[in-house]
Amino acid sequence: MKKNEYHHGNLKDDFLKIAFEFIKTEEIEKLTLKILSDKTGTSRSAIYRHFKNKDELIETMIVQGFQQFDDVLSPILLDKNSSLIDRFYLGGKALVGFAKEYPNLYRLLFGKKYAHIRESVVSIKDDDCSGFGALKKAIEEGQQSKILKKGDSFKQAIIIWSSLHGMASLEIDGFMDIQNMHDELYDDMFESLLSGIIADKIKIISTIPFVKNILKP
Amino acid sequence: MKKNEYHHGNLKDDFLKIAFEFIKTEEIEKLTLKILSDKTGTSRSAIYRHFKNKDELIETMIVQGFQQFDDVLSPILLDKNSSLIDRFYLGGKALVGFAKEYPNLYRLLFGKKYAHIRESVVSIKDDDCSGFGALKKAIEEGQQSKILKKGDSFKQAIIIWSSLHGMASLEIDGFMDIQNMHDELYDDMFESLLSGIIADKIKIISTIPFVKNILKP
DNA sequence: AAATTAAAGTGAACAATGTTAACATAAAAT
DNA sequence: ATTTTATGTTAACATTGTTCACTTTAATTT
Repeated sequence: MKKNEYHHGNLKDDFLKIAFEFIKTEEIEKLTLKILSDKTGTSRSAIYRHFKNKDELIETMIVQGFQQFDDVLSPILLDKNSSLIDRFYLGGKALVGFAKEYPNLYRLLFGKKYAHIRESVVSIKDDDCSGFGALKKAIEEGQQSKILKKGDSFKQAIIIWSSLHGMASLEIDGFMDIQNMHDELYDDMFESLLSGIIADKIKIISTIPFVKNILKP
Repeated sequence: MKKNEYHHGNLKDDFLKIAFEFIKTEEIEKLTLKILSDKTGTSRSAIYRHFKNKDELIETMIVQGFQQFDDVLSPILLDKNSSLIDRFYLGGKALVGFAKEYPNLYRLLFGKKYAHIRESVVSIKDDDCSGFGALKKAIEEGQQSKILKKGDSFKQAIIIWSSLHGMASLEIDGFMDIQNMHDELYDDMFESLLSGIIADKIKIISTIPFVKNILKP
């Protein structure tokens, strides 16, 4: 579908593809419009026919990025074939895993730099299919089936979310070198989080060895 | 000591003061060298007589910023007149409080953007008087006095730290609006963290009502 | 005290960045 | 076939960090 002529064909998509490709290895701060024009073989101002400005490009990336993120997280947290505890365990691991695999995208989505754009595009409070909404739903499900302690599911979701976000940030922002002990750390944190939210005297149903192992009297 | 003439007197300090003043209200990304020269009434290149480049200015800010941070955190965590549990409670609150009071400084210290500079200046692994080091020391003290479970104090410190960092980040990076319920959230998170680390069958000694209230059978 | 050297500040210039405006060309609509 | 619209180009602008040759003041040496 490529044309080596004046008109490019599908420049807008190409810009986005290249931008996402770029942040697989480089920080979003280093993404410049010139990089996009060079890689598409267009002029530096061609992009302005497709995006109002750089912020609008970023906005599109944020929207698509959250789709990717939610597509990873929600199915795990809402998987009806998996026990609730396993879903928590795997969901949390998926969140941190996503951050580690796509650190620059993760920062784009959850960092401060483009928060003003994210806010105009993403609404967390809606219990839609977002990753956070899925976590909250899973918690509510756990409360109804009496696996989890009663309580404000929003608050509980925040506490879990912030622990996961903190661990993810610590790993990808490089404040401390904990890459090599990631799995242990995650397991320990999961155990700690679980002990704070699980109802007493409940048998844990799990197919995951570590999860089975914890909290057995 | 001010001279309204060619030589300024103490430009270097003034640059730093103005920069710290600036990030009280504005993000570090918005700090430009022109702002500094304008506010000191000097030329745009004057700063290069005092700092090799902008990065070196940032480096100095990071060093001084960590001093401020550690000066807040370490005394609380190592206060011999306070019970261990209270020190954890107040220390964690101080960390999140610091982030909320100086969000731009907090991000400068712990964010990714200037991680390459931080790494060349701050070493976390040394158990010196750093905030993280103080937390680890406090944990070790708790293990020796059998208030806390035995375990890898570094790992335990990381888990606590990442929860606190996550909550702080969530608040200041604006991913979700939790400002109004901050105190509740912190208390809940503290309870959860404590339950994961405290030794069983230990009486809690505390002068803080909330702390006394939790974990009493 | 005078002369020299070092320190501190200036103004002009550079390249890179995001952005805009006037113009050019191809595709679509009439 | 002609006009309109979409898409791309080139040139220019202000802002940014930075460097360089120069000037002015302070410190040091003679």
